Amino acid sequence: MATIEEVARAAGVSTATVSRALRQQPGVSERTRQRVRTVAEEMNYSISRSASGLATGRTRRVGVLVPFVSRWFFGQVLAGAEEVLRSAGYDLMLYVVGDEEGRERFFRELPLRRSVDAVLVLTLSLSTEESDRLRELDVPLGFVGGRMDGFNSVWIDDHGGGMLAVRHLLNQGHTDIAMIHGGAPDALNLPAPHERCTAFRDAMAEHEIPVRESWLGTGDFSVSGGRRAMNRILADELRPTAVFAMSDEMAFGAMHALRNHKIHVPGEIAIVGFDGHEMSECSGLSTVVQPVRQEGGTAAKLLLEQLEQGSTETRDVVLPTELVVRSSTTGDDSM
Amino acid sequence: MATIEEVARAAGVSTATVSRALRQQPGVSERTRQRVRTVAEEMNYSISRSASGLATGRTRRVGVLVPFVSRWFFGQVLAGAEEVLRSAGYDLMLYVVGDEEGRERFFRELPLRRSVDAVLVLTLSLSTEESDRLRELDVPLGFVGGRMDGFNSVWIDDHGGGMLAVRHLLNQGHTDIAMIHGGAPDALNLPAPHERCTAFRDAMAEHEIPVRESWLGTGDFSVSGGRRAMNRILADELRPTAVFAMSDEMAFGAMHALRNHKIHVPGEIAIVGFDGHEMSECSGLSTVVQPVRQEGGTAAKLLLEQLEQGSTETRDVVLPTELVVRSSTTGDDSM
DNA sequence: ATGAAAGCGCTAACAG
DNA sequence: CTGTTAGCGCTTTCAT
Repeated sequence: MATIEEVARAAGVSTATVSRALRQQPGVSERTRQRVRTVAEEMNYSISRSASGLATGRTRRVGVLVPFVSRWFFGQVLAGAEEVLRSAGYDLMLYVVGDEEGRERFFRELPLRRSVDAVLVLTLSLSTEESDRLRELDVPLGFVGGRMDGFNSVWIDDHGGGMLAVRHLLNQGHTDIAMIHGGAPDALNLPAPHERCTAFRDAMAEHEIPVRESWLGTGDFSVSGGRRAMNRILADELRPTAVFAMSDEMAFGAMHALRNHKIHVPGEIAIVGFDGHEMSECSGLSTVVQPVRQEGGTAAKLLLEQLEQGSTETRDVVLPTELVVRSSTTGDDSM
Repeated sequence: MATIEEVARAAGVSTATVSRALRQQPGVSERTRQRVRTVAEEMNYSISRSASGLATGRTRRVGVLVPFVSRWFFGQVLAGAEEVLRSAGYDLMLYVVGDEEGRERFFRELPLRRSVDAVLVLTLSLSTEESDRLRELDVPLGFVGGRMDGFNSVWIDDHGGGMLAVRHLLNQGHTDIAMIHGGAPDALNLPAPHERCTAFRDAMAEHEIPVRESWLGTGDFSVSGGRRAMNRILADELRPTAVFAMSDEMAFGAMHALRNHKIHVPGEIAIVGFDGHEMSECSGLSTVVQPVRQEGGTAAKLLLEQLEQGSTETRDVVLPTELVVRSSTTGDDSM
């Protein structure tokens, strides 16, 4: 593999000139630049990022932290971020820290130390120690899924989105509304889901409708969890007429449970989800759509801007949500 | 950020000793090793991978190529690979090359050249030029989704799996069987899907049942594509009594189409998918399960083995599939 | 506009 | 067992 020195020799110039020419830096005549480029191309030269990184201190890589890659939501956010980073010429180092062990190890060893120019944290709730540890890295930081001091933050109005969903049910005349939430707030949980819960209670309070505790279920943000939660709710002596699921995947699970019980949606029970999962459309699920890919992309952009400007100033962006009404709450299409 | 030299000075030894001590190399007394470790820890030292990489030529990083991250299947395979790589102490550089533009750019610039120790290609069908380009990298190569010369390859018996599915339908007495395939073979398509098609024809031939061309639909491997394909098939003058979808996601789409048409599954039309998608269980979809995460994990392992041994010998592994029968073909659970 | 030379932080002989 | 030293391939003054 050709080195810069070989290219320099072949082109009859110094390594400094090659370096300048290839990086579009000023101070090289157009003729020389062309020649260097041609020679480099012919020799199939490619820069050693290690050497370049060592010399400059910049790596042109950004580290991306995600709890999972195997769930729809995270895959989408990651895809959005990846696209932006890639087209800016940055490489992406992926760290999946969903399990406690991997997470602990990651923050202990911090394998990305000195090997990324910036870090992007995707919908992963960090403890104070963890976020401090990242701040110590002294590189631009980005965060998706909430507000975070010292991080360029991108999030959606979860409370507003939740209100949208619940008010929609209320407007349909429902008063007996169940809720399927993600689960007990733990290290993985973000403010976001919690906001959606609060929205539920607030919207209910707005209409002075009491919340029935046995209609609140934990769905673990998974399809099967949603199904279990729905079954548990159905086991109550009273049956709700509507359900607000805090993620579409849980809503899908709930819908399956209802189908098993031969309960008609929306006739007997209406259901609304949250996310805008690709399958919500053909499932006929009403849902609060959030711009998932854009959340990742925007965070990446903020990071890049900070990187270019070398500033320490972080920015916050709130992205919009939108209620999409389908047959699971109105029944007026043919589903 | 502390350098090795500062650590050396603080510990009262040479940089060489620090280097040896920290990398568990022989030739350092236990006392010294301990002291160095303590000092390094106190100073919050962490190695510069750039410097280390430059000196050794090894990066402890592996590049992973995927067409998408935002689809279930790819997310799973990636997750499997990531886990293995991480626990072996390798960092993962992610390259998403699903779109033609990004792909073209990737293979032209080969950003991972000189910055990874190995490359893993996940279910991405490579042209001859593309795979040659990777071979030129002269690092261990891995491939998931088919056999590939010069690559450690991991795949499943797609033909056998397809036979499993179709024979299952035939054994239920079906003769009027439709098929929803991924689409025209293009750059993204792998041998795998094609094998499943062949299996369909072979199984039908086995029973001397002619294939009705208007019952073959293109579903683009997506949920909505599966729905469209099913609708097109239903537009035929004759209606099949069973459908073989080459992915679960397309099967989901097809099931939704059937529901819209008020066609009972499996009573009027039975359906079997392929993959073992997490949602197949609660959808009651019969499917050919493949060990998705394991495919990624196994490929990563093969790669690591080759890396450790420094050998040039690649290995092939075929992973098993299994037919899981649910209500979409038998109707004997309560779905 | 171009080149010479001094690092960047680490590892790997080679000595001792 | 430990230290000295010469790079690894690039970038960046500082000269010319």
